[in-house]
Amino acid sequence: MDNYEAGFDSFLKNFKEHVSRLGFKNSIQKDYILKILYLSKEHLSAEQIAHSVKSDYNIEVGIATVYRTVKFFEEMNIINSLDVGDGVKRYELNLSLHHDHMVCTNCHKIIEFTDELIEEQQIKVAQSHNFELKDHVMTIYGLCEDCY
Amino acid sequence: MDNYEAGFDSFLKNFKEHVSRLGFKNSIQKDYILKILYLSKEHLSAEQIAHSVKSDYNIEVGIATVYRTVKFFEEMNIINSLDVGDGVKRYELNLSLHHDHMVCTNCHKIIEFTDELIEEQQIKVAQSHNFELKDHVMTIYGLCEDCY
DNA sequence: TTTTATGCAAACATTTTGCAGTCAC
DNA sequence: GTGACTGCAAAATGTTTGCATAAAA
Repeated sequence: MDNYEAGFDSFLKNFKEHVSRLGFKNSIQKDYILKILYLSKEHLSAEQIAHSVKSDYNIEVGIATVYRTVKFFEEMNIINSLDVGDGVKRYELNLSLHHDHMVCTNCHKIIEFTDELIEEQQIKVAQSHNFELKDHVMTIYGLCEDCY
Repeated sequence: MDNYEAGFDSFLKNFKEHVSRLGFKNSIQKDYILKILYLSKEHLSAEQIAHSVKSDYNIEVGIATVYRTVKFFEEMNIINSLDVGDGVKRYELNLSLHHDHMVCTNCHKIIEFTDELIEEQQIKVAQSHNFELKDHVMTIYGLCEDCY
């Protein structure tokens, strides 16, 4: 087991305690959905999550459970959902610092980036409109270098 | 007729000529869908567009036609679609300068804004990743001053 | 035991498509 | 007249819900 996977184990342990403390119940399904999201660090749709849990760990998870679980995780504030514009929601863990996305309109690759200046400026813009910023999404559409 | 509506007439005339030149055909439906989007300057769903065309001009437009027409307009590059996160796409004319949105997570109000610094910085970020920027969407979520 | 979670299937909402008829050019 | 457009209804897609069963605490 490498460090990264070890990192997941302690993350999972903490999270499960948190779930218990709030009076919810843990389950294998939650564990593996979380693990897929943690290890893939990708932006996965509900369908992709269900498929990965099955193919990587041979655990069947109903699609309804995936939807209920990602909704639960969103309420727990540990994942974000992302809409690339194709009508399918994708989910990712929000462990890391906030980041934004560039989506290639040709190959649909997703590139993550962070930019301090943009982050700061967003805060200023929100303030100037008396708007209490809670979250934001910024997506740049275009062609990646491979598709250029 | 006020200036703004007069502005629409010349815009519509130009657009219809453009459509003809490209070998597509004009129709009352296209005209009125465009008019609703132009005059409302709002972010309307397909359903809302169909409803407005009917209530404002007493013209029936099938929902399928609305979807086909907004797709056509998107390909003509005169409208943008916007996803507020509720699974319903909304559309707006992109005549004006690019602008971004703040969405109130409580009352769902949409506030438009522009920020030069953010616009410029996006271009720089794209360049630094060898990404050819074509468009972008930035949405800030939070509470507006009324809901604060 | 009690309560929450799961899986299935049915329901739902939005969007897309096939087709026959209509309209623009 | 030809080809694109429309409206309808059916289909497809993505997501949610009801209910009986299973599992967690």
